[in-house]
Amino acid sequence: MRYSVEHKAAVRKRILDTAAREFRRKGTNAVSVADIMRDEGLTHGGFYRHFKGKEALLIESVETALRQVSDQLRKETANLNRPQALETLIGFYLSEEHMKHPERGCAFAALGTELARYPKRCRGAIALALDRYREQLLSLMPGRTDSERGANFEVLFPSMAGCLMAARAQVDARRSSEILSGARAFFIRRFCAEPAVSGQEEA
Amino acid sequence: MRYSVEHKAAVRKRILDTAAREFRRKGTNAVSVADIMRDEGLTHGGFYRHFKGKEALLIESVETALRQVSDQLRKETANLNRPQALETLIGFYLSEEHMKHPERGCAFAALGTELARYPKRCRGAIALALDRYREQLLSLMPGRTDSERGANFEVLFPSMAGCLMAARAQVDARRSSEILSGARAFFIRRFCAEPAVSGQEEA
DNA sequence: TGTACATCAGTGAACGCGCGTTCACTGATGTAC
DNA sequence: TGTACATCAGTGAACGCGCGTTCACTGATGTAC
Repeated sequence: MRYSVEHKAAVRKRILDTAAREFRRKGTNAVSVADIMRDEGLTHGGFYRHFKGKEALLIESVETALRQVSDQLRKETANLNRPQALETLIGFYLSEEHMKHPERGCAFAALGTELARYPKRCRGAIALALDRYREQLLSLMPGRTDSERGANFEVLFPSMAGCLMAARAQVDARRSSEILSGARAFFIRRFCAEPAVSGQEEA
Repeated sequence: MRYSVEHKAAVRKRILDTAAREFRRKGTNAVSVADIMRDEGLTHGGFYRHFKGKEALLIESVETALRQVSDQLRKETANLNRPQALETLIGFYLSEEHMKHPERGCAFAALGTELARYPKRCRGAIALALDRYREQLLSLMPGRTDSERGANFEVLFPSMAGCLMAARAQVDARRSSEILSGARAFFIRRFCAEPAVSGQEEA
């Protein structure tokens, strides 16, 4: 072999990291296989030694991106107790930083509407990756059972993703910030102060 | 003139309606100018007698789509009192029907992540269209002042759009329905039962 | 009223371009002997 | 130890394709006289 096994694995990882970043930054259509390889100082032909095609790369990129973000969110909240952790998580997800840097952020908030339109064979893998994402963050959700925490996740995360998307769609920076801070206040109040899914706190 | 002024206006409107529908269905990249014209029984060349280019069409399509949806939502809630109207609106927005038919639904929920990446010259016009959308639906929002109602809109709508996007990304129909019904219950409880933005109900 | 002309929505070939993918090839290194 | 060969990551020309846009042209109808 010309290159060692470790070399190949390392190149593959770099391609994946670049793809995960660029897809989130520019969308999956605006980034070509050649663009990604050029970013690594390689040419497009070699790409097919690492991935079956662009579609396979996209699926792995989404998996990679979601893993990176759930790892980061877990790390940021690792030493905090439950309510603090959730408040911190919401603060991070709905931060100016996250709004300005989709390339390092949640893949669902960056690519959601186009992922929803991919053919079923892709969406299956993507849905699994989203399930793992939820699994990783489940312990940070409010609720007494996994089922309650799961239900909370599935309202909170899509909702926050929608608000982030709205903030990013704005042209006026002040409007973007208002959307973010309004959403932060809302979700912190609704998910940190009291259980969100079950209904018994309404007298 | 070969064709009457009314003819031209009618063709333009049909192009716009088709574009608004197909963009929402397939995304803006997956629909070509030729596709849209073919749908009208026309050829691609004539397109440029009606629009400056695809980008201009996209902007007008988003405006058209948002207007159609706000008109429909206003119509559906026209004869209802405030809390009923809001509950109905949330029920419509987070319905199975809306999930299954992005082509007739909210353009922000269908195209949000790609709209957020368009060049600024587009996003300006799109942001204005989103402002008009909000304006049209403001009276249905909870709150005592327009500012409160506006703040509620800017949490509620992006959040619902995110949940719709999540439901559409799922492959399993039951999971999609659960996401929708969970979101419906949450938003109805949080926005219909009590003021959502101001904080004084927390004793 | 009839005739000549202007208008312009719509046609379809052509443009340059970038895409995803394929493939014959290169050449450094591991392996077999 | 040296030599011949196999491996395969990476190269870059080439493929077919579809895109947005341009443009010379058509031809039905409105307008001027």
